[in-house]
Amino acid sequence: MPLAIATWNINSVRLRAGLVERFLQEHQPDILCLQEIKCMNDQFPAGVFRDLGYEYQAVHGQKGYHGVATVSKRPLFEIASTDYVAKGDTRHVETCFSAGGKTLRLHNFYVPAGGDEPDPAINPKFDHKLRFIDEMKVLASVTSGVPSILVGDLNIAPYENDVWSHRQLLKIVSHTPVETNGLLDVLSAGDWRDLIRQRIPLDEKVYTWWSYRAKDWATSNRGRRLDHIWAAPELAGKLRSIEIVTEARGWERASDHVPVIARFDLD
DNA sequence: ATGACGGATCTAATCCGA
Repeated sequence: MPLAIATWNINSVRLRAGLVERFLQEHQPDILCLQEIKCMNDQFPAGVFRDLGYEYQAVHGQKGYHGVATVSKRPLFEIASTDYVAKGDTRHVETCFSAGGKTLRLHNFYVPAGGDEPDPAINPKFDHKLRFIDEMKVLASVTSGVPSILVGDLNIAPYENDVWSHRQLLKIVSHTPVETNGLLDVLSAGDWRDLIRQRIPLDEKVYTWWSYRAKDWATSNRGRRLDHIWAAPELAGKLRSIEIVTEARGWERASDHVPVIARFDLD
């Protein structure tokens, strides 16, 4: 059985525990990384995951906003939860686990959205986002011989075909050049591989998020690729498949993000 | 034509998301 790792911005894990259950039953990833759980640790529906076999859980929540959790069927050990930009937000959790006879590191990120105005001088949220990305540039895809995987809602669509209209979104937060260049710097500085783009060519549109505000998300199809799975080169070489679970956007009371799954030839 | 929505919160109006 290949190792399968999934990421999903769930936009309230309590409200959508039933959708997570459906996703896990249908797709059976070994590990699921959630963002925007929007609850405190003691409110996390741990039993729902435990009953499905995801007994290893690294949960970093806070009241009302943000929050990340990594749940796993195989033994998972928490290493750290780094407070990027020292804001006190819960936007990162780092774990490790064994696969293919090796230890692997797994970063689960929820990068700040950045507000509306793409100018750090007048918008503190955008400033926060840029500083957050800047601090991510020290993340190497291999540290002390341990290959890493980095997943999450990075809230940036780096390439032209990661958005429905490159031209119309150039001044919209998530696709401005300072953000897309910053994210690509994180990617290259750490020698990461963008696994979705390793499988889907740059001239093809790919989205993982569709706004709630469209009348019909599927018809208007104005999406963005905000959710990512990156890996060290040696893991990228073992990638078997990438799956974007687009149909989850059409589920009852869906999240505005859909799950992304990477499967590796490792066990 | 990027908000027309949706979630959380000291339940009513406000903040936040992207």
